[in-house]
Amino acid sequence: MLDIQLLRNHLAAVVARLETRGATLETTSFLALETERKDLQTRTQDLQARRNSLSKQIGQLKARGEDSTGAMQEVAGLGDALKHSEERLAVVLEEINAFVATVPNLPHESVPIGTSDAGNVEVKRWGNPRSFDFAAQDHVDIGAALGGLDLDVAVKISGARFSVMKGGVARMHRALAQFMLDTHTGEHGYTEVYAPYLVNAKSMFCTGQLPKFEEDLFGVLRDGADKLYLIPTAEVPVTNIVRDQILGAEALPLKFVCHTPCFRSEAGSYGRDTRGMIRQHQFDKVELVRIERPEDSWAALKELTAHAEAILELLDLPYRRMALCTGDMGFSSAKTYDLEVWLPAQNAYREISSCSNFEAFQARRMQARFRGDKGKPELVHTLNGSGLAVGRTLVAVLENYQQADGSVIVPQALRPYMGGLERLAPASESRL
RNA sequence: GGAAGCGUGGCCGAGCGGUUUAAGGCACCGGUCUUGAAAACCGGCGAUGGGCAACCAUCCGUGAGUUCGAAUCUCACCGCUUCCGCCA
Repeated sequence: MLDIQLLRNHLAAVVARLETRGATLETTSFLALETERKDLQTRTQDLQARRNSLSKQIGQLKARGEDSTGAMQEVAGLGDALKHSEERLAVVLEEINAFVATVPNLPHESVPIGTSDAGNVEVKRWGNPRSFDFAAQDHVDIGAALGGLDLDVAVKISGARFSVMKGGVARMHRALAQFMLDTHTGEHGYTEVYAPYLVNAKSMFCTGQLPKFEEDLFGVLRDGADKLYLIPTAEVPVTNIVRDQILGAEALPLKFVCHTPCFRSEAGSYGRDTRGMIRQHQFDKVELVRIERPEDSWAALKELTAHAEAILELLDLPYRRMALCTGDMGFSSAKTYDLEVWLPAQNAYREISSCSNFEAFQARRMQARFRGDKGKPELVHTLNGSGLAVGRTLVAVLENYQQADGSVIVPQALRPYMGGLERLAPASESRL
């Protein structure tokens, strides 16, 4: 959420900045609401002040045993006007809040201007895509040959966009998550977190998924209880850890890593990436979350992105880093780097991580603050990034490490997590 | 699932219809003292919003209600604790 003061005092500048990301603000209705709010607020407060002082007089008169009917009559006359004014003010404030809650974050000044992913800028490239002396297969065929990936049976069990893994492939999927967690906790200083996969609407609001993107979520209804939502990313429960808190300055930064399944309805992406495990309703992800002092958040974004890149480098997977343009960034983000891994079968780089600085946007929704040097509570900055999407990392390993005979070499870094296994081979699959 | 109790500022905790302008303590900040620190003493110290200065309003889990006036009384909901039952 943007600071309401920014909208009140610098509306034109905010509008211009948001236009770069394709967002249009309904300024006319906002300004009308603000005018009414200002008027109602002063009127309400004047009436309240009058009521309070009269009520105090009544108390004092009664304590002295004097007559208080005059004051009683005057305050009775206030009643209707005050009630009316308070109720209308509550409605207007609610409408203003609802409006502000739908306004996306301002892009940082360093974000390239653009209207779609075509405007994203490559800022780094690492590794050399391998050249194959045979026809490279995609992960669906590789996985099927290994007997380790069955998308048809997943359709039977759940429907499209789910997968069933078995044997060595399932084990590699698990190994990848363990490897990522160990690297981030052991090498990068993150604290491992286990968090709920079902969260309430408030949590979804605070990180920015609600109210605008309900259609992207899976909801769970229960008799007589509030609706819960399946998390689309661990960002939601982990960032909400600091909701409604005033942290000591010495507590910062907080660095969390959390491995969870993620659930996305993928509404609006019909027909995209229908083949294989690239776009699923359920996928695992290891997420990095950081709570920072405002002055440290930009350095933290660089560091967090490098931590995600370290996983790709340890797995020796070629990738590039993209600075997302204004038109391609998520609702809550001030700046985002996407990491894209090389997929031989697609002959393309595909997103495998997204690292963002939200500045105070989520913190303001959450009322997540710390007590800084000035002694006053200040909003923290929040960041997160995938470190990495586990399913897509598995896809990348299968495709980049495939051999002519249909086997897949296990990356060195993963072998300790797979009992020293060096290769996934079709013939050996049943014994795993 | 049953019973009882409890939700007050960063933390602990008093207050149970009108000198509450929310006591007191801890923590924190400033000062005195000290070579320095600690202790002691003195002073300051909640959040949000409106004017942006004085000041005013709102906030005691959330929401309704009673009242001239609610942290305080009523109702509903949420959460926590303890005991019993059930359970991985």
